[in-house]
Amino acid sequence: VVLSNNDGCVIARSEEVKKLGVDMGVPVFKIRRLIEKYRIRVFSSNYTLYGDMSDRVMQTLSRFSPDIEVYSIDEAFLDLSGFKTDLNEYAERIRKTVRQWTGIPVSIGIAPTKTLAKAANHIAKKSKKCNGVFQLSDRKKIEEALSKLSPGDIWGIGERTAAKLKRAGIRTAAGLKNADINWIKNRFGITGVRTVYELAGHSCYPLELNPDLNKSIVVSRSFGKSVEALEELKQAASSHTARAAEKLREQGLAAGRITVFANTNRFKKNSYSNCRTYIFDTATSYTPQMMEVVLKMIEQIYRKGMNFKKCGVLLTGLEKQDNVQLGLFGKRDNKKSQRLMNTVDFINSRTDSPLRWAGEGLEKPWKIKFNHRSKRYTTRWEELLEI
DNA sequence: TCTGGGGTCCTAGGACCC
DNA sequence: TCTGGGGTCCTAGGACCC
Repeated sequence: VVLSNNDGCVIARSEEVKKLGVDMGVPVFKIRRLIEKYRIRVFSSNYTLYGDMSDRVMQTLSRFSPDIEVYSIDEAFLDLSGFKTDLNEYAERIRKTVRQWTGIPVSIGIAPTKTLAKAANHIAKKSKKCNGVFQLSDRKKIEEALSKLSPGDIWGIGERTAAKLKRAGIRTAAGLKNADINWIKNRFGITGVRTVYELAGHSCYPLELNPDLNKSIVVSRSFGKSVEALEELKQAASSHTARAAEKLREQGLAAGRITVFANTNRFKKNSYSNCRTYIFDTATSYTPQMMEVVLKMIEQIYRKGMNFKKCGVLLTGLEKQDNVQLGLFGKRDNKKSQRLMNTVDFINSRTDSPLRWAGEGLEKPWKIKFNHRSKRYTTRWEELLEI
């Protein structure tokens, strides 16, 4: 199994572990006995490694179609419409190449819409005889495949919607596809209608070749050890602010609003959580300016004697730094602060990111826990694979 | 004792405009 | 006692995704 941040919950499982009845998302302390009994191997998350391997897979995929949308760290949509070749054969070639170049096994679903392609991939992944590739080519095949899937297997149908559908007597994905569209509109809104159209082969979600800019940026972490002192909570919030501002500048953005939030253990009785938002006169990406308001807000959120478990920072009202509307009364020398941030970011682009903000503190007793991390084989010289 | 993090879209309702 | 019609923008909360 692979664990979430702080070695908290199970977020990925091998087939063997699934068979032992380990559910997705269970806290690891609840399966300690199973882990010991069956000697389950446990790994912390290793996002550096996953991100790098993901890049390699995506680069490989992009050689097979000029139109590729990287949808998430482990999924991509490729536009194969207009390809004259046998698509099944082509997909098998893609699969083989990715495997050979990166060592990563992938499965591929082919269909006229994204939702159907995801369903096809679902089948390709589950069924042994598919060999990792499955195509939903014609109506008959689609109807047949969907009749074997439950609504909850479909992209866009979550737990709540699946339960509502069940209560209404819709038990298969085919049933969903054939449902009355007005009824769907009334009960599930426009998103429901889109899913049903997609299942019927009418594309509602085109390939996003030029992904939009982020609309929000969040940096939040649970603490490795609970935090009681205001000073430590301030340090954590400062750290998250610095990281959020960095992400902001990486994309050339500035934020109009900043929200900071903190909470105690939400699984305990009388848990406490609170947030504050500050609206900047002029959108900014200047770390010191953000930290200044975050620290004030943290003081308002803080309650003496409480054990804080998590805090975070949310940036919204994002716009391109170059397009920011300046205020009539702004005093800050924007050019100067931007130059300063550029310099800081440049120095920190080294892998050891040597510069830190004083407000982040040095000790960081609340720092995140990773007790079972595998090596960052592909991004750190010291952690290269040894043979 | 121990329970993750980062996103998007849609909708209703409030506040405002003429 | 009686109180219009048409519109926009913003936000919180719900639902979903990985």
